[in-house]
Amino acid sequence: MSTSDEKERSALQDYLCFALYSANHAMNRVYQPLLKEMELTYPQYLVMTVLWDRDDQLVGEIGRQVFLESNTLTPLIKRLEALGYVRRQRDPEDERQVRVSLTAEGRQLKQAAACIPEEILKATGLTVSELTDLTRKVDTLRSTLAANA
Amino acid sequence: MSTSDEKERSALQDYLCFALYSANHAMNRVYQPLLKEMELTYPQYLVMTVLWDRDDQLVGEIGRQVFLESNTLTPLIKRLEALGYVRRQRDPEDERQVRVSLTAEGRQLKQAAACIPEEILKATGLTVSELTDLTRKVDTLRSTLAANA
DNA sequence: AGCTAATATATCGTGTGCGATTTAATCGTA
DNA sequence: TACGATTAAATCGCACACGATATATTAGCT
Repeated sequence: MSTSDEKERSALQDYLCFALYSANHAMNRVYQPLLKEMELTYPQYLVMTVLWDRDDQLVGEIGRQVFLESNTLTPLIKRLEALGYVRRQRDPEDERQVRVSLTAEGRQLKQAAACIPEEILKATGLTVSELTDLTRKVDTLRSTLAANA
Repeated sequence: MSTSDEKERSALQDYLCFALYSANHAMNRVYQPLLKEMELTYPQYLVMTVLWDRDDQLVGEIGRQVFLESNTLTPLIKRLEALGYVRRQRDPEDERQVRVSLTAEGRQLKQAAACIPEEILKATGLTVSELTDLTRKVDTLRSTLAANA
C-alpha cells in the first residue's frame, strides 16, 4: 500500500470537511485495536481520559470538555459503569447533578492506556512539532466553526 | 463568544485525535442548517457529491471514494432513494452489483448545493491558501493512518 | 409559602459507522 | 459441467451523535 491509495479520483478530494471526516474515521480505526483489550470505544476512552485527568466530575463538566451533551453521555457513562470503570451518584447538595468518579479498576486502567499516545504518534508518521502544529491548527478551526455555527 | 471558549482546560487539549474528532463534529454542525432545506444528512451529501461528479456508479465505487462499505451505504442510499434523489438497479451484466444513478430531482439538487462550499469557507475563517494547505495536511494524515491501521 | 423559570440529567427516535455474518451471483479449475 | 472459492451487496446488532422532549430539582420572585 503506497500513499497514492486513491483507486479512483474523487470529487471530495479537495473538501476540508471530507478530509476531517475521513481522517477522523481513519484515526478511529487505528485506536480500535489499542482500546480493544480495555473494552473501550473511542468516545468512552475520551471520557476516561477526562476522568484520569481529574476524578469526580459532573456529567455537564465532562460534556463541556468532550463537546457532548447528556443525550449522548448518559448512556455512554452507564456503559462505563456496567464495565465497572466508574460510579455514578447524585450530588446530595444538588440532586439534579450526577457526579461521575473512577473505581479502583477505572483508575488502574490509566497505566494500561499510558502507551497509547506514543503508538498514535507513530501511526501518524508526523514529528512531534508537526503534530503539535497540526493539532493547534485543527483546534483553532474547531473553535472558529463552533463560533460560526 | 470569543475564541477562548474553553470554559475548563481539558486533558484532551493536546490530542490530535480529539482535535480531529471535535472539528469534524463542529463542521457537521455548520453543515446541518445548510443541508436541512435539501433534507440531506452530511454523509448523504457526500454520496450525492460523488454522484454529481459522475453519475451512475456502483455501491462499491461510491464506497471507495467516501471510505465506507455496504453495511453503511446500503441503508443510506435507500434513504436517498426514498427521498426521490437516486435510483438503485441491479446491473444486468453482473447481478451482484447495484448501480446508483441520479433522478432528475437529484440532478437538480446540485444547483441548490452549489453555494455550500463558499458558505463553509467563510465559516472556517481561513484564506483559500490556508484551507488548501490544511486540507492537504489532513488528507496526508488520513492516508498515513489508513496505511498503518 | 407558592408559583414560575431555569437548570441538570434522562429518554426517545432517527441516522450513521462498523464488525460479523448472510445471500446471491460469478469465477476458476478440475 | 460441476463445485468450491471469490465477490458484491445486504442484513444484523451495538454504540455513538443529536434534535426534541420529558422529568426532577433548585432558584427566583412576589
